[in-house]
Amino acid sequence: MRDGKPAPDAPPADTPETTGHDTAPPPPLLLDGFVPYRLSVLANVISRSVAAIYEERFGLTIPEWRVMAVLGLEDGGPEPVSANSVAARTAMDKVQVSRAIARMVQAGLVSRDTDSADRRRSALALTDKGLAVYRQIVPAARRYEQELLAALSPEDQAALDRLLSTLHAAAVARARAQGVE
Amino acid sequence: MRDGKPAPDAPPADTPETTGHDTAPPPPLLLDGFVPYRLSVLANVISRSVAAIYEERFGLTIPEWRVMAVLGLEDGGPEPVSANSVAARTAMDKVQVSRAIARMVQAGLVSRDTDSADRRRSALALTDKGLAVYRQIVPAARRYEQELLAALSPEDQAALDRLLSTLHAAAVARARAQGVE
DNA sequence: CTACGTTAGTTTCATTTGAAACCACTTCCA
DNA sequence: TGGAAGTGGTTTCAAATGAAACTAACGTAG
Repeated sequence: MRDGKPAPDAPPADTPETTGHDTAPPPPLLLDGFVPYRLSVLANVISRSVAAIYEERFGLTIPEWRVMAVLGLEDGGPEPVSANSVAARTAMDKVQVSRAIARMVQAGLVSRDTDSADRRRSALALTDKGLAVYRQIVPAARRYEQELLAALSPEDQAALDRLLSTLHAAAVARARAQGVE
Repeated sequence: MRDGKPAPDAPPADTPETTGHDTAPPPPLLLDGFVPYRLSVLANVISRSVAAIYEERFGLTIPEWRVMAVLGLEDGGPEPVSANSVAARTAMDKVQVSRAIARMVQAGLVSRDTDSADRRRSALALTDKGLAVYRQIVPAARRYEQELLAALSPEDQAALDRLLSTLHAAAVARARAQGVE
């Protein structure tokens, strides 16, 4: 149940740190009821499962899978895909992307040419081998997701969708305000 | 949006990897609609914010904060707290816990004695200094959580609570079945 | 056309992380 | 007693990560 939200502004008793000598102990905090902790644990469990699938069945890490997801999506489009645009679509920074791509090029899953229009940029694409992996991994990913979501009613699945979006927006806004880039 | 959820059981066309030579391209996957990805990104954004608070205001990392949360909770109880029991309550492994405790002992926040009943075990507790930090950090943590949850209606907060629990149970069950310990 | 500021991407280096090896102690059982 | 075998916790070593430095190419202002 957790404490039933007592109006947005917290009661004064909940913020004792204003007076350094006030020894009133704050109500202790149960980690298991703390949303950031729960989210972190949940995301970790799921990431491990997903990572295990990608790793053992396709030899890919999660960053690599993300790169693949973007390249597979863009496949056939006329616009050459740069590492930067991959980074923008994956919430990874350019170093992570660079490393993931390097491994995938090495493994023959991704082709990298210099974009002729701008020679700083690389033009990335899945190779045939990469595409073959992509065509297997996408259904595997969907299947895992479905297995997980099967624990939820359709309404709850919709609710989850909404909540994730709302929370993400709120968290990003809060982080910005806080100066965490 | 997203592909309009086509009944819990996926259509056969969605699992083509059974025939290696089937070249029918699977529908591409939008990372932004993929729950494991979204959860991971969300948890990361929040973790960064929380970590920034703990770090700049209290000089603590997240593992350290978790240790503190457990010790603060147990404070005054007659049972001496061992590193192992901390690990059990924090979803961290014993190495992480060991390192977090080492830093906190170093910083004078935690006292560590050998449990006289079992000299392998350590008896951990917050020092006065640690307790003082605890009493400030708990309200700060609560406040952050409240700011985040303020983006949700009370009903949505309740829904979130439920969904996190259900998903966690499902993910853990699935991971076990998969052999990811 | 040349010089400065910017962007794309990689590399380097220090730190963090994880797995396995490792001590110290306890427990089980002959 | 006196070993195995097991548990609590730390350490070691290798691999992953992140931040900042760096190279190369572009755009633009003189």
